[in-house]
Amino acid sequence: MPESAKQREALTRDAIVTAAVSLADDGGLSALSMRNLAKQLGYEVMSLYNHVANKNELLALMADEVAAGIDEPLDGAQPEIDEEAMAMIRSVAVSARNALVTHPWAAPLWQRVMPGPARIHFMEILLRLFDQAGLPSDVAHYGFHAVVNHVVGYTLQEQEMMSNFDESDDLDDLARTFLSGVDRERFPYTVAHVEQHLAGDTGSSFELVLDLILDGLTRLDGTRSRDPGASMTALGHT
Amino acid sequence: MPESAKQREALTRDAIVTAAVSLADDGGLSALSMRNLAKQLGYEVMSLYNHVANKNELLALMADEVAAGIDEPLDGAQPEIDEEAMAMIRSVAVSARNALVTHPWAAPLWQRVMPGPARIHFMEILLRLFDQAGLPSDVAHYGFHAVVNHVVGYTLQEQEMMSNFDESDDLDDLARTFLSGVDRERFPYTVAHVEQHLAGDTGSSFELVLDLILDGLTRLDGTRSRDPGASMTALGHT
DNA sequence: CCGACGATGTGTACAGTGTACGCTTAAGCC
DNA sequence: GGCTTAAGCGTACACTGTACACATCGTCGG
Repeated sequence: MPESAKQREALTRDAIVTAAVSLADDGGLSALSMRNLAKQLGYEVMSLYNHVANKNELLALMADEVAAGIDEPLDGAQPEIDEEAMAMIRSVAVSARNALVTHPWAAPLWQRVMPGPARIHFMEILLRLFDQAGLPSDVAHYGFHAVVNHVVGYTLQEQEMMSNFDESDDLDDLARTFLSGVDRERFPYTVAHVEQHLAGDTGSSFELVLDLILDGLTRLDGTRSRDPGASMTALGHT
Repeated sequence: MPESAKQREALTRDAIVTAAVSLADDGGLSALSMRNLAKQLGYEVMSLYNHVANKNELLALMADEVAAGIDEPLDGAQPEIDEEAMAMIRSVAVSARNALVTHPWAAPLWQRVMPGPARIHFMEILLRLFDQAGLPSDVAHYGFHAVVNHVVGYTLQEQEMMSNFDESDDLDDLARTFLSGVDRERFPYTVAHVEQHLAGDTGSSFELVLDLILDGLTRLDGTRSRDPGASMTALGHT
């Protein structure tokens, strides 16, 4: 076999991951099958398994590849005041969000596979910033969860809507399809809500809610609520 | 064939959905195949397709079944003050969270399938409450998103961790496995964070973050803000 | 030089998935 | 009886991940 004539690249772990990412970028995760991937690379299916244990490991590597694309806030910078730390947290969150938006298939993966080195690095940066922001450690702990959850969850909801729903690639068409099936008499608020989306005057609620969370966290610093069960006190009365 | 002798129930849409739910409750979504489901019901695979268009429709029906399990806050009750409305929002959110916890497979579905009648009903209730809480309409709009996203996203992250990760069914074992692969020198904060989880002193951060969000929303209402909280402008938010 | 060896590529095969298609059987109605 | 319509079912197809055996290679010790 004159395989030397073939101009295919060497089959390495990195080449496989890169091809898988680009294959998922257009076509979504469902377009990524091992056979498909092998064909794209010019090899046969089982050759992939010499460099990747199984598809799950490949998916984990892909997720970490996305995590590696998150920008860090000025590498060695030490925030001097708490507000600076919070601002850096914000920028990291926005950057992570951007990474997930660029690769719509990544958000589902993010919560399904074990974090790789790049994502652990990202966690470390965020956790350190929370510590440097001067928050009490328990607030920092679930503040981290709140921010990460918002970044992943918000993007997930947004993207899965667009990509996984039936045939339409357009979000507006989708919303209209949804509206046409809803009883406008019985569900006026729902109809109004979706129409607000269609009107487009609800831009990036992502950053608004992010600020809401961050703002709430800094506020909890001073007036820390103690009993987690009866947290209605956090709503302001009593 | 003496199929009359078989004591199987009539094959109806509801029976199929119910069986599918219980099949997914133990064993997870991966245990739900059409063949499996048919066997459970005592029928053959293709018979299911007389009552359900395809597996996707079945999944949508299952998701809506879960949505139907969300409690409403005292059916006809009209909140008289804004704080009451917020409290009702909170209770609906907690109830929705409980429904998702009871059926761990539901959270992933929730964002993947079109909302059915029960979930639309749930959306309507929540949106009406946001309106009754006296929030400005834009705040109500993304407040709704913030709450729903938190409920689904938080549960999703929690559940997918437990169910989809490798072999261990125990979350502690999982965390320990994770820790053993992390460089404690390079990632001290990450290690500390996970160990906080292992120590178990981070109980239900779900409700804490929920209150954080709800509290932030009421504070954003200009008419009732009593605090010149300048932290948001300090964060550089335009 | 030569045989052994380990890494890599590949062909075949298997169990599993969703579901299209056509046949059979039963129920209701004229 | 004859017809229509719905429901159950058997077979078949395309597709998935991957286990396993085998072929081909470059390298190294003798």
